[in-house]
Amino acid sequence: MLKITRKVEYALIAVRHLEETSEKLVSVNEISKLYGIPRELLAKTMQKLASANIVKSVKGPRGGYKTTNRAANTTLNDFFEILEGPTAIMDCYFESGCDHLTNCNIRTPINKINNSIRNLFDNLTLADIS
Amino acid sequence: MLKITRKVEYALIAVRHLEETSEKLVSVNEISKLYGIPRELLAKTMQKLASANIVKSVKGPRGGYKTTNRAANTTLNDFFEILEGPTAIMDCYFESGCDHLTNCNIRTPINKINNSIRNLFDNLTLADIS
DNA sequence: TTTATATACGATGATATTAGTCGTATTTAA
DNA sequence: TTAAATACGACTAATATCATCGTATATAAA
Repeated sequence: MLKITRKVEYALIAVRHLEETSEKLVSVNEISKLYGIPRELLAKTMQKLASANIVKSVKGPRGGYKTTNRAANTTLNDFFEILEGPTAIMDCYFESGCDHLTNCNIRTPINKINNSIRNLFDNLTLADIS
Repeated sequence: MLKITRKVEYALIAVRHLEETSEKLVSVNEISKLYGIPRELLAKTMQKLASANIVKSVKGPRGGYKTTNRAANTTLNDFFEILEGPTAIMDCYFESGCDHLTNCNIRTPINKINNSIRNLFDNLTLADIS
């Protein structure tokens, strides 16, 4: 419960590695070997980060990824959302149709918990947790 | 990602219902019908809350559950832990042996995120989110 | 110009977690 | 004595996550 996914884990590892190696391009292959991460999964993860401009990709031999200057200031909320979509402790927070309950008495609690988490992750950047 | 489980959802519903009905005993059967919750699953959930003294159980006909005076002051951390065990965004936070990575560069970030969430849920009681 | 290396992306299969059910025992009010 | 309720463990089903595969595209270097 309340776990992050491997995709997020791998993304964190990769971004931190890229931050450490600064301007140098690093390939998915290299990162996956170094940290023991499945290559294809990391590849797709990096592609999401690339399309969100957290990292920049360069194709071809000697290609790879490096972080953009947006990376460090990215909030955890944005980071999570890029990789996994909107974050909420329950799906009903975003979906309109609640098929399960005829009679819901936890809307307020759920909203309060969600807002607290959202507020927390909106105020934490990748730089903050490094 | 970062979802709560049905067990926690059902427990929240039940505890809130019991708080509303105050001192009266309410059976699992009644709650499960009222909110459309699987009876057996709710039953097991209530048993966990009972053994943690969040609710008090009374067996036999006309029996059921009511909240104890501890209920309202229970933190979300405790509530979650009673139902699902220790809460952390990654298993490695509790397990010693990290089989996956030969080379971990996210221990600090993971710890910071965990501590933030723990701090959040330690300072939110069931009463706070009502 | 060819080849090898790298990203890009969708489809599919495997695994793990969560959700739900079932059976049986025990308690107790009526 | 019976029926209604909790208690609890074992089992099955459903879902979500994790991982792999295949193919396309770009490009540096030989």
